[in-house]
Amino acid sequence: QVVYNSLLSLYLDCGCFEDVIQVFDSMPHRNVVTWNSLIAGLVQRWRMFEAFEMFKKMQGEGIGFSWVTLTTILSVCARVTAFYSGKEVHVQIVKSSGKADVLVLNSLVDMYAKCGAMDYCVRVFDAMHGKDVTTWNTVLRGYAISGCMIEAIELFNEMIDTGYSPDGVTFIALLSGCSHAGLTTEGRYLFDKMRVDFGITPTLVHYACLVDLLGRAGEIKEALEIVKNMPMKPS
RNA sequence: UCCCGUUUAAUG
Repeated sequence: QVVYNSLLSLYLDCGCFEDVIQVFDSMPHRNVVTWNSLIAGLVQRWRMFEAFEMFKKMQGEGIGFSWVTLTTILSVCARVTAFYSGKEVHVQIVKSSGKADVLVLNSLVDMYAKCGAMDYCVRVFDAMHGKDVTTWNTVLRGYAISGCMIEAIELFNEMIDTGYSPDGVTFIALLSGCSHAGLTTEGRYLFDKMRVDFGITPTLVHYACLVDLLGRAGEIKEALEIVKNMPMKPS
């Protein structure tokens, strides 16, 4: 079984999806991992509707699901902002025995964030134990998407005070949020803080955020200077 | 350290 599942994921990585279906159909046994792999493959190719259909088919055939299944399906709900479907998955999590792992809860938090339901998002976040940096980043990004940069920065400070170390993704969320909210000074400040206080080397994406921030603020000359002086070639 | 899962710029 493991060998067949490995073969399937090999095909999934190779891109040829019709072959994937063929392998899937020809397998003697299909377990939860088999179905999870197929669904993840559909998501990678942005075939969200089919991914959801496969999940329903999986349930119809009595296969059941694992945390991995729900993590993937919640990411589908997040991408297509399917709030009500996402809430149904939330109910499934609550009804399930055993404690949900951090990845499925992160995915749940993200689903609510992407749907703009920050009240639900924060409720799950507050109740979570064993948060990791992704959990914080996800909620931060949610605030940024909703245009609530005061809350985002507040959460960032809380994150630091609680003893978590921000990473590169944390600052991508903050910088793009500042850019959209027109918080030019704050954005510039955070970019420097990232390097000086947290020792994070800016990547191309960070520079892109900074350039975007300055561009929107009308600081075209300064933005161009950044592009000329950054240590990698522009995209 | 042998199968599957979460957060990651802008534009359109």
